[in-house]
Amino acid sequence: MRKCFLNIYSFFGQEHIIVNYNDIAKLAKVSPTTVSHVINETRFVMPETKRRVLEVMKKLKYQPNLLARSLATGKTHTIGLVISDIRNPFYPELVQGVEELAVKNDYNVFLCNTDYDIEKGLKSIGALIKRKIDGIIVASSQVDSSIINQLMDTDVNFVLVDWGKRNVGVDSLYFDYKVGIAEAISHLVSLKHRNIYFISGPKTLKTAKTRMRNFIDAVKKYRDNNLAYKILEGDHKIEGGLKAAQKILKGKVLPTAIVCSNDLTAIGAMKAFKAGGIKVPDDISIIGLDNIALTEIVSPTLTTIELERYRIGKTSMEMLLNRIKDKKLPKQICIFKTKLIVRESTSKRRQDN
Amino acid sequence: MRKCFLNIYSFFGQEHIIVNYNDIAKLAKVSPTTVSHVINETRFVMPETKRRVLEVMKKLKYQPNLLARSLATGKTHTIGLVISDIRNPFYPELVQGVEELAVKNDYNVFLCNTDYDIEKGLKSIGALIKRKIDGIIVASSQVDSSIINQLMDTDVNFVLVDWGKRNVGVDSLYFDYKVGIAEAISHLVSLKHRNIYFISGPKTLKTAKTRMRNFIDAVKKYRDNNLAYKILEGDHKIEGGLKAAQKILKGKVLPTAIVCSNDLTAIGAMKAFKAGGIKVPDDISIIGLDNIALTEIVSPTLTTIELERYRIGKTSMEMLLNRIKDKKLPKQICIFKTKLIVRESTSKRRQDN
DNA sequence: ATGAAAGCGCTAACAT
DNA sequence: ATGTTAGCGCTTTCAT
Repeated sequence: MRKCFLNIYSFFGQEHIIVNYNDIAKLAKVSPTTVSHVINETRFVMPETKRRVLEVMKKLKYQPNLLARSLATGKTHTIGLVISDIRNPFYPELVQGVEELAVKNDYNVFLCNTDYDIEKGLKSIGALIKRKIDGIIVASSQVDSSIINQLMDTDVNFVLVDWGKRNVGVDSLYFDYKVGIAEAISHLVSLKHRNIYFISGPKTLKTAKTRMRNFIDAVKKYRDNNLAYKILEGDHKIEGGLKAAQKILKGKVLPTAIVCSNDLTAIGAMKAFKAGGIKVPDDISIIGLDNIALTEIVSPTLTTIELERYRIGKTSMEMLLNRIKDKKLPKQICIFKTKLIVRESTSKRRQDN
Repeated sequence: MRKCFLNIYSFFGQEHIIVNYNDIAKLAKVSPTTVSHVINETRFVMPETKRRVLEVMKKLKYQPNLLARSLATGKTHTIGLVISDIRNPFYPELVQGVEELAVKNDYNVFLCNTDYDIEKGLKSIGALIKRKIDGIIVASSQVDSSIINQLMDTDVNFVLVDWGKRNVGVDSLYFDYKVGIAEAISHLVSLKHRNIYFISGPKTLKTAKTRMRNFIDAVKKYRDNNLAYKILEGDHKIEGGLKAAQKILKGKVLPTAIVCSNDLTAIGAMKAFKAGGIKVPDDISIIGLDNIALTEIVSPTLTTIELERYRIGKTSMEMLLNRIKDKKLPKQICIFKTKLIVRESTSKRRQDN
């Protein structure tokens, strides 16, 4: 099946023919070894020889076969990025952060969408490993122990992003929701709010649990101030926020402020309140979490807690590169502070409220 | 550097060692060929032999090396997806469509973000080709002839998505904006609008040009009805819509309706009008294009022209798979009709307007 | 300063 | 029904 006889090549310049080291070597009257060294600049080659080789390469429009190189070197310059759902506004910026730095370092990125399905995630990671990727970034919120096990089992390099648990045994990055949420509560308290609800995310999501726990912790600090709170369940989608807000509307006493586990939830809630004739922020203040682009578009614009998604993506790639460079490096943890961004959806509690 | 001596393996079961056909073959007392045939089910193997091989594979936790397989077979089961900007709401659904079908067919996807930079696009495509991907889907709106040339030069399989021009020589998919835009104009005309502006996208974008041309064509059909129109320039971002609308606000006569080259532009325009005390749709009707998720969230919800992005992604993968299966297949073109989705941002022209 | 040759892990044509 | 062997295109050790 090998196709290229040089004479044929020059004959049918149009035909598409795969050129390899041997072809170059013959035409340049050197050995394949020298071709390799010219390409990789991995040992001295006489300028004149080098010139000849480069010339032939250009003439034949030589394209190195990275598969072969990878097979020989054991490095693919390829990484895998596992996420749950590219349609979730959480991901695009993270993906961009990863891809950008990857390309800068001549890596290519396999993107795997798990679609919130652990089985699919396991399968994808399996495929990546068989493709001998140099490392994997798992930013799928659904990471569960079966995935960690799979990663540990093979000794592939990997980095975990915003995984619910904190595990010192692996390279990982996470958002410190605590700071941002504490700021949010403090902000609301300073605006005289004393009855604050929280609309949570789906129970199955580790990060959602973390967010909720941090809310509760933050609120409890103000016990002396008579701060009351209540938790409702959402689903991290608009729908869930809407429904939760409708439930709230049916209650006898309305809270004066609501913190939501993510922005979509908050936006859903705002929608419900608008429909119910409750004004945001006049009647009720709302705070989201994520700072997705939407928050600046809705009206009123949404006060929210910022997550630096681009940065966490970029940094996760950085960590992975370090890990690839040196397997023995001590495991690292990188924490990203979150911070409150005040916009229009929060204001001072009305006197009569 | 080869690492696995079976005795050592069994000794240090913990160590991470790469198992290959030879290891399996020895332990199972067969030839590597048979191992290959067991794995690929590519010729008959005695049930008993097969059992032994499979058993050993399981014991050694064998993972096939797809790089080696690819090098031997000339197929990688890998494709490249080139887009401009994953943060652009146009892309996530398309990516999902591609990835989903790819994974179903045991392909993995290299994602390349060109960041609207032709150089970066060329570099990415070059890398993909060197990685011997089986095909490329180019859905980067910035496709220009240098990219086409690069693709044609190597005889890589590729598919073009929503490329501005229509080229019969290559597999391609595009949206037929004409239908949707015609529906939009017809909708506005039936609502008695007779002065319609268009806020376009950036001049450099081929698809933006197409959208504009289609607008003009549609409007011209109503010349008899005294339909006036005007074109303003935007940038396909919120900012551009906002600025264009501000410019409109300064004009003596306001249009009664505006069609925008994309949804973000429309949302920017709505923002500007809201700020300027002009009510949508009471004072002015607005129509977007893309039908991104946002259109249902803003208020008023945005009348827009739907593009089936998930479907075009999925279909492009389908076309690529067909092309990979059969290089000789006649080139295909697939057109996706667009259609108007009426929401709250359009209404009947006020009498006094 | 350059070459020969073995090897990366797999496949597949050609035996037997 | 299974094995032998020669690649795939590249790297790298060891010679010279």
